[in-house]
Amino acid sequence: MSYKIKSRIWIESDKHVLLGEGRVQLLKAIDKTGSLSKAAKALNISYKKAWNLLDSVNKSAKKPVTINSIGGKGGGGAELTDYGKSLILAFDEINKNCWEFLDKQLEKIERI
Amino acid sequence: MSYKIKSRIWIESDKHVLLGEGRVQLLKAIDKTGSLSKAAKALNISYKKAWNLLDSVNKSAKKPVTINSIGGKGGGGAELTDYGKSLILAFDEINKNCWEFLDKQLEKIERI
DNA sequence: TTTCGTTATATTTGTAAAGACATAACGAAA
DNA sequence: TTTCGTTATGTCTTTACAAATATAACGAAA
Repeated sequence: MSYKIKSRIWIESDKHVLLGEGRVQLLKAIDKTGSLSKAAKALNISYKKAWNLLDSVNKSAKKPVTINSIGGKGGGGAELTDYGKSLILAFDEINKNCWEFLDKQLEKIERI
Repeated sequence: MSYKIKSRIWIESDKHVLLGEGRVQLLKAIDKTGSLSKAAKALNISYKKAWNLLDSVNKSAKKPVTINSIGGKGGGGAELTDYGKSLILAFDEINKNCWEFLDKQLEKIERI
């Protein structure tokens, strides 16, 4: 049969997107590199796009997801808060569970 | 807390989208009205957009989802095959189950 | 064989999102 | 107080996608 069920999940807060796959990817890259600009380069997106995404995340979240610092010798940087780290862990787990759930549902299509 | 988990699911066949929410909505409107042009009007989308969607659906599906007829007194029309009707029923059920599943997962976010 | 409301298809136009580019602001360390 | 690599922000350009417009093809019934 070879039909496949695909899905996208995201978390909203007050009608605004808090987390989706792209945002989680960005947060992981920030965690790995220690800065927003390096994360943008790693993901091959413009700094501006990355900044807009991160700004949107922090504006939608109930608590700060990253701590951003400007200036200083190295120029500053960005790092995830414990809250941010917990969020991406939870998102990943839910996403994985969703895939498994949908895989099981596929047989309903295959029976047709 | 008021975070919400949202989702979009779709069925692919060989890398092409077969069914998503918009396509299911269109197929339902065809079933109700008996024609593609009437369905497009009901959904307030252009006939061309509707035709492209339906064409894509029928090209991706293993068996015809609609039977389209040109010409004749009334001008022809379109109607769902039994296969098409079964597909949208299955899609709706899976989608509903997915929502319920994700609602349960939400507590993992709220615990943070 | 004319009429009619469809399906089918091409072409042009408009618009919103993405991308490119430029630059100001910052502040710890040297 | 100068330097440096960041964060922060504005503006212009491009591009992809949606929308609008136009028209051909069809064929059963009158």
